[in-house]
Parts: sequence; structure tokens; C-alpha cells
Amino acid sequence: MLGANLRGEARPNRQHLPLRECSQDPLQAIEAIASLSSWRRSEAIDRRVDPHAHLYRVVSGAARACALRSDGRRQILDFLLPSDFFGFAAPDGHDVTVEAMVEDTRVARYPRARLEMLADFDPQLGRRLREVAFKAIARLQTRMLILGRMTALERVGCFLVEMAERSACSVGGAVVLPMSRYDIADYLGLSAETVSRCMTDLKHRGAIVLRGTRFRIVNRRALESWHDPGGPS
Amino acid sequence: MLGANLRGEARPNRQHLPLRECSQDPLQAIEAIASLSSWRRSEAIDRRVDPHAHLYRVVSGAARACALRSDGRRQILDFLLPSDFFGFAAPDGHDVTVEAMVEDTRVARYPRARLEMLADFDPQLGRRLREVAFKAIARLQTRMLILGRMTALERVGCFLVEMAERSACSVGGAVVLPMSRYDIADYLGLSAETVSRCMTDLKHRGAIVLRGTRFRIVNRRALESWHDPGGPS
DNA sequence: CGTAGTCTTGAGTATCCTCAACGAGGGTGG
DNA sequence: CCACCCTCGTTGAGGATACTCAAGACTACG
Repeated sequence: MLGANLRGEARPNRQHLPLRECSQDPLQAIEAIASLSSWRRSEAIDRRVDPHAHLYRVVSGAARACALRSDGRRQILDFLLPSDFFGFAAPDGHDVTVEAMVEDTRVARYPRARLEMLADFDPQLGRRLREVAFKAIARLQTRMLILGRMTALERVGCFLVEMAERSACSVGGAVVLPMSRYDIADYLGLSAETVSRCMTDLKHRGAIVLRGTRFRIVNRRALESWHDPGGPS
Repeated sequence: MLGANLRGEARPNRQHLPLRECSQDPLQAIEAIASLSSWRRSEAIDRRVDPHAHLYRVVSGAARACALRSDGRRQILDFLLPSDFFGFAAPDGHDVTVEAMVEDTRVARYPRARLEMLADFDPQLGRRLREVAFKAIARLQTRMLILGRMTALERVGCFLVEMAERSACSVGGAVVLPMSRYDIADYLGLSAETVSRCMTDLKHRGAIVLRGTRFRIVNRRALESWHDPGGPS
């Protein structure tokens, strides 16, 4: 299970292009079999998400995909924002729980079997589903670079850049983080205290402006290569 | 880009089931458009793999998918063994290089465009390609758990279990590691020295037998939960 | 038999974690 | 309206894990 961000892909405006159906995104065909549901903050969406039964998509709000271990350690596999898909697959031998992070998070549920049937008759839809999965793979690989070979400061910097890009509110640039420091910590493989320290550190360096749950990127180069003020070599 | 292991999936034996084509794995249809190539140890396969041009599959030998950074840090995204696919996607903003790890590693190359065309006319093939991608996602998520929230000893233990399962030589159980300690280190997000220390540690604990590049798992429970000799709680 | 690359082991250190205390909101109830 | 509680965020001190640097041992190969 894992999110695939679709923001930024060309999606024709339905109102202005009603004439030719083939110009629409084939993915819209799946809305016919969608069932919508709404969830409260901290609520588990469909308990343990079964990757064989449904594919999911966030409509509004935000969610986190968590893998919990018996000793209490938690890894957040992905943060899910509006238009992100999830429920493709689950790591072998581990349950994944998806929890809403904000009140009234709305989620669309697509039955797997019917989805595959639709794809059987619409090759374009089949292609789009593969594209979504491939994008998910690319994102996961980026995460692997972060978790494997980055310092705490770099991880937090990358995270802020990622959130700024995924949050559509590009104008002006004040981004709201819908998740707690603990969530960020479990996303980046750090402790919450370290996340907090890195945030204030980046603030003191003049890379970001931070006030509570809101932040704004001031100096993006300082975020991505903190150790070299002159920029990446 | 990333490997998806297909071992363990039901694949009918062609020699004994020649009658009904529908009983064969639809994936075999792609062999018609495959081009084979052979690579020497440490050679880069197709230089920088372009995920738009081809999909790849390891036929024999072994390879590593590396993401290199300008400051020298390296992350191995995946080890690729026979029957593994790779080249689905590449992490945003990073080049991925796939290098053969053993002499005469043979790789099949499938042109993307023709692959998608085949899938357009064979929905079963389209499904199978999605399945392969989903399996890749599941594997990547497992890796994320390892990189994010495991100690060095746990990482090495998980790695050995993974390699033992992926290497088909199940009988007796002596498994050959085709990669160096440095490769393992960059796969697990550790230093080569730490990998070495954990290996000898596991040997001293009686979890494995280790001689050079060969190892055998003696006590699997000790590998997966090293801190509790009585087994997982 | 020598060389080059890999593997192992040791010593010292840096990064990050743990434990702990304190402060800032936000909701609830008196 | 204010006190209270609870969660979350920040900051500090100390400690553990894993890294770096360095040297020596083993293996493969010429």
C-alpha cells in the first residue's frame, strides 16, 4: 500500500471538453464503481487495509499509512493527500493501517475485482493504473534514498520540500502540516525530538519560516544542501 | 526502477501443459519482443536506465540497482536476481545505474511501447504487469521498514533471510552471496564495517554458519529476533 | 609468490536516541 | 470566564549505536 500523487498531471477540465470522451483521463472511468466514505481524525480506515479487496484514493483531508510492530516501533510508509491512491500492496508479513489525520477525511473505495474487469475492456485504463503504480514505485525509491543515506537535517529538509510541492497551495507559500512531529519522525526514521531540533535549526539558518503547524520555505537551496552554503557542487 | 521477484508464483511447465494456451502465464507473451544482452562483472547495463524506453528482466547472474549522489554516497535500491524485473521507474531527480555483479549476467530488454501495445490487446498480460508492479511495491515497503526502524543487527539478519529465500538453492541451504560487504552496506544503509561486525556477531550467536562468501542459516529465529533468545514475544 | 581487492577487527568519535522537564495551545467542565 | 487537563512541541543532558579512520588478515588471481 502506498500513495501515488497525481497532482501535476494533465487532467482535462470536464466542463470545457465535453465533446470527445477520449480526451478525458481514462482514470475517471473508475469513479463509476467508487464508494465514498468519511472518517474522523485518528480513525483507522477499513481497519487493516486488505490489498486484495480494494484500491483506495483520498478525496479530501489527509491520512497516514502505518506499519506497526509488536514492540511498539512504527514506520509511516506514506502520507496520503487528496488525489493520492493507496492500497496497492502491503509489505510481506506486516499489517498496514491507514489512519485519517484530519477530521472528515473522505476516501473513495474501488473494488479490485471490478477495477480489473473495467481494465480488461478499457486498455487505456489498464495503462493508467500501471502508470499510477510506477509513480508509486518512483516515490518509494526516493524515500529509500532518504531513509538509507541522509542525515537528520537532510531528511527533514527533503520532507519539507516534498510537502511544499505536494500541497497545492503554491501561492505565497505558507504550507500547513497536517501531521504531528511524531508522525514526521516515524516517516523519516527519526525520533520526534530530533525532528523538532532540525526544524528549529533550519529556522535559525534562515531556510524556513516556522510558526506552529505552518511553515514557509525561504531558502530552498539551504534546505537541500545544508552543509554547503554556496549550493550543491 | 526496482526488482520484482517472481519466484514462487505458479508457473506451469511448458513441456507438460502444451494443450491449452490459456493455462500459461500471460507474461510469457512478452518474450516475443525481448532482446537479450550479456554483461561483464561491474559493467553498467544500458548506462543510465531510462524507465521510459525499456523494461528489463534478469535472466541469469545478478545485478545491483544503484543511486549515486554527487558527494559519493551510494544507495543500492535493489539486488536483482534471475527472473526479477527492473526499470519500472526511477526516483525523481536521481539517475539509477544497474550494474552486473557477476560475470556474464544476462538481461532481457523489453521495449516499453511494444509492451504496452501487447497489453492493449491482451488484458491478461496487462493484469500480470500490474501484479508485478504491485509486488515490487510490497517489496519496497518491506525495505522501508528495514531502513527506517531497524538496528544494524536486525538489518543484516533480515537481509540474510531475504537472500536465503530469494536464492532458489533451498536444499541443504548453503547460500552464496554474489555481492560484496560494501554492496550489502549500501543496500542496508550501513557501513561495510558494521555489516562485517554484525555478520561475525550472528556467527558467534550461532544464528548462521559463515565461510567467506557462503553462509547457511542455522537458527532463523535468532536472526529475526536477536534480542530475545526465547523467540519473539 | 606477490599483488590487489576484500574482509575483519580495533579505537575513538559523532550523530542521534532516550529520558526528563518545561511551555504552549485547545478543549472541557465548573 | 477561568481553572484544569491533555496532547503536542521544544529544549537540555547523558548515553548508545553506528561511523570513521586505520591496520592487519584472508582470498583470488596473475
